[in-house]
Amino acid sequence: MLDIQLLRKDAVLVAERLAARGFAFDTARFETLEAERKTIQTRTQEAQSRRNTLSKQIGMMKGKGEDTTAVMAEVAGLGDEQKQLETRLSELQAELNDFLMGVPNLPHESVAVGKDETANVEVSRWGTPKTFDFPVRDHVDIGESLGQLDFEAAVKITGSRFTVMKGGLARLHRALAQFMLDVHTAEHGYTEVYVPYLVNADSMRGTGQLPKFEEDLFKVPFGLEDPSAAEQARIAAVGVDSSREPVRQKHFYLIPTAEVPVTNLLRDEIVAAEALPLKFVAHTPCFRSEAGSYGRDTRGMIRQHQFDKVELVQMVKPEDSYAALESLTANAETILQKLGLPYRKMALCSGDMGFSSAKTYDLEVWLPAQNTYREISSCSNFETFQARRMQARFKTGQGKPELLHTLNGSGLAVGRTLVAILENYQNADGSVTVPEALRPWMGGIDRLTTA
RNA sequence: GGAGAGGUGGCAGAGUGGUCGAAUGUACCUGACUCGAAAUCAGGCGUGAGCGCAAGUUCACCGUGGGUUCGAAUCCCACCCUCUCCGCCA
Repeated sequence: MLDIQLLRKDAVLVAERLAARGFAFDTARFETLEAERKTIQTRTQEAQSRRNTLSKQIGMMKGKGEDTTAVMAEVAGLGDEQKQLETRLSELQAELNDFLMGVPNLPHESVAVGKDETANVEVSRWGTPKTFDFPVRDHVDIGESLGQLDFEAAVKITGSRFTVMKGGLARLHRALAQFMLDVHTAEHGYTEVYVPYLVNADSMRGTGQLPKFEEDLFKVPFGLEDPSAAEQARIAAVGVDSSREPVRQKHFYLIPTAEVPVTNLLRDEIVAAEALPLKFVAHTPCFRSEAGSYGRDTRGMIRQHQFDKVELVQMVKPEDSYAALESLTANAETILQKLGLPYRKMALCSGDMGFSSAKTYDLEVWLPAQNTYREISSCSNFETFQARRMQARFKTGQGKPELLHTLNGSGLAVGRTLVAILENYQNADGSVTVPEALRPWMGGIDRLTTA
């Protein structure tokens, strides 16, 4: 969420900066809402103040045993108008809030202006793609002919965009996650955390997945299965009870990334300034509906409804966040380097960045079978955008609480890393060499074979 | 799933319809005393929002959401969460 003070001060400037990322900010609507909010809020508070004063006066008079009927008659007449004002004010505030919740973050000044991924800027490249003296196969062919990757089984059990892995490949998948966790905790100073995979709507709002991107999420109902039936039964038994709100269906959401539960650790918290930076790493499955990506990456493990990821999250002081973005990205790069996987680092342009991000680097790994680089990590600085939604703050001494900055990045997507290893380390005989760095986590196995 | 207890400021803990945003203790900050520290004494010390150049001032917040009332931390309803016991269970 953007700073409403900034919008009040200069909505036109904000609109311009948002235009750079292809978002049309409705300045007129904002100003209309804001103007009405201002007058209604002032009038509401005046009415409340009047009522409070008179009510206190009644209290005082009763304490002295005086007659209060005159004052009570006066205050009784105030109720209706005040009620209306309060109702209107909360409507307006809800409207303004909904409006603001749908506005994306402002791009950082260092972000190139552009419409889509074609305007992204290559920052650096690491490693040289291997040349193969045999026909290169993709990870699906390699995995299936090893007998260790089974999409048909996954389709039977669940459906498309799921995977079954077996044997050495399943172990490689586990080894990758363990390896990443160990590197980030032992060498990069992150604290490992284990978190829920189902979260509530407040958490999703905190990191920005809600309210705009609900269709990308898996929503899991629980509790009352049929609230309308339950409500009808209640009304039949008790009659309409105005003091009770209707029964509502409850639900959780499956996390699309560990960013959600981990970043929300700081929701509604005020930490001491000395506690920053906080650096967390978590290995979790991620669940994405992939609505709207029908027909894209349908083959293989690139785009799945369920995949594992090791996620890096940092909470830092505002002045440190851009340095933190560089180091967090470097932490993710370390994994690729240790695994000997060629990659390039892209600075996303304004139009290609995610909703909540002020600046994003994508790491793209070389995939020989696709003869191209594919995203394997995305590292972003959200500045105060998430912190403001979450009320995640820090405080120096007796000072005022201040919003902190949040960052996160994949370190790395485990499934895609597995794909990259299969394709980059494939051999002519159909086997796959296990990268040197991974062998301690593979019990010393140096090669995946059919045997 | 059954029975019971409870959710108040960083923590502890009063408050059961009225000058209560909330006693008191403790922690913390500032000052005094001290060579310095401890102890002691004095003052300060929640969050969000509005208006205002500012000083300041107004509103909201006692698990959450409704309701009753001129007035709710306090009464009523629902929900959430925590704890104890029983049952079941990965």
